[in-house]
Amino acid sequence: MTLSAKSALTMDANQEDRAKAIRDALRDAIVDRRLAPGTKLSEAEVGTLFDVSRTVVRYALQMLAFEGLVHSERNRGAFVSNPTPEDARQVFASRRLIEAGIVAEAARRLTKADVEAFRRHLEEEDRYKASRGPDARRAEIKASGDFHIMLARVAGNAVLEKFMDELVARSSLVIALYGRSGVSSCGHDDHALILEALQSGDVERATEMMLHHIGHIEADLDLRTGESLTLREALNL
Amino acid sequence: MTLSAKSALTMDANQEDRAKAIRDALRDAIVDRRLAPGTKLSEAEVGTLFDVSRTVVRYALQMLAFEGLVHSERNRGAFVSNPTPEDARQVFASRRLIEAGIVAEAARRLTKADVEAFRRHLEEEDRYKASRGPDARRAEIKASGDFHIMLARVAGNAVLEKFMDELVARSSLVIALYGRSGVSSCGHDDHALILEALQSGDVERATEMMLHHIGHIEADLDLRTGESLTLREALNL
DNA sequence: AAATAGGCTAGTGTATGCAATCTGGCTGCA
DNA sequence: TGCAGCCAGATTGCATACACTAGCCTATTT
Repeated sequence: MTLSAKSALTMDANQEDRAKAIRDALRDAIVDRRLAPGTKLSEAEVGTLFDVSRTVVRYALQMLAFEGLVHSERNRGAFVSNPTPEDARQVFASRRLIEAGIVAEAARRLTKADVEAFRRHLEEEDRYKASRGPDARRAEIKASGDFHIMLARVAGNAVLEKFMDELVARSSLVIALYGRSGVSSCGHDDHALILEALQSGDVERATEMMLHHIGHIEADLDLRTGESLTLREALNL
Repeated sequence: MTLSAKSALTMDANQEDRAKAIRDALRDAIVDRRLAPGTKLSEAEVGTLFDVSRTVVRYALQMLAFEGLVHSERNRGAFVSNPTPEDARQVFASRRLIEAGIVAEAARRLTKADVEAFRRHLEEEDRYKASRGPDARRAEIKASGDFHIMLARVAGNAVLEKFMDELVARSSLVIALYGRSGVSSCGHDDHALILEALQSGDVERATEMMLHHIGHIEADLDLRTGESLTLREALNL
């Protein structure tokens, strides 16, 4: 995949803080899998595409490096992260822990308005799932992650919300690398089941559903550790 | 507290990546409470102190902003964060969740070498606790946080370790702002009790101890939400 | 022919200059 | 006296210029 693949992206109108705009555009491209793991993000090239100087690009890349979406090597440049299977396991282990806590708190705080928002979101997810074509796939991936981020927001803890932003984005990278069946694994209508349990106030069941759901996603990954593992690390990360 | 208070800091020898060295120096100063919440971190001033250009300083400040230790306002500059009581609660709620998971995993992985390292660390903590003077207080604060970071490292999950780095640092800020009795709250020898439970392989008890410990720290805070709350927010954050 | 040394080029790291923005005080007017 | 508007100094945001490093290509030597 070449870098120009993201030229389709329009920078958000928000004229102020262009670094953030570029970061968001790049993150979307990475999460949407328009930028493959390992792709080099040249400062000059990105700068040209967005019509800003390297200074601003470097800021954006540093932010992405913090989120773990980009790997930065001194004097060599920045690359879309290429997580190892071990990284993948750690990301999902973290999600099990944190999302269990989020579900518990979200169950306590869930309002009718939240439920309504979730319903609309699930409908949107279903629409994308029913559609064909790469654009629908990308939208489905994004919407699927957004469900988890919405849940984090409902839980009302900004710290955990930030952590989840990072974990969801990194999960998408991991799935891009190691996923077998693509995104449809996030199907099973797990999200609907979680919402249902949350609505009924059954925290225990909601938690269990969430852990199952994460298990489903992880089960779809092919994380066998062949000798290609170290090779992959050596080559790119 | 004036910014020059950190001039006592020596930048780490590591010539490469000076931005990281500056970040670490500033973080230590913030966590040690040599830099009070709200202190302005002027790019030019920091640059002069460390003998680098503003470019490098900006990178360091951006990193600290990501960790939540610094609050950056467009066209106004960077300030040491001034967490609200609500921020404080969220930090501790996150710690309860994440450290419970860390304890469980650490219990499974704890080696004899780890235990030995913990013992040495506890002795060090005790030495600082017994000593007088502001330097010993600072060392005690840092060592107290390091215990939790060591634990995260033993758990072997790099993601959670990074989260804990951030949470421990932010906790120190919170304690600086809202702590009643200073650091000694982290006394109670809670750490020793946690280690003991871990050694005996009693995960449940270790988890309980950890939650109690975090409860102790949080109980020492004065988080009453007077009208000063919004005032504080308005003034500084 | 293979291996190594040396320079060449592309690209990153850092410093600096300029424009834009904010702060604080001053002046003029009501 | 109080307030609004404006000007000056200071500080940040961004772009550009220069310095340095890594990786590649070539040429020379064994």
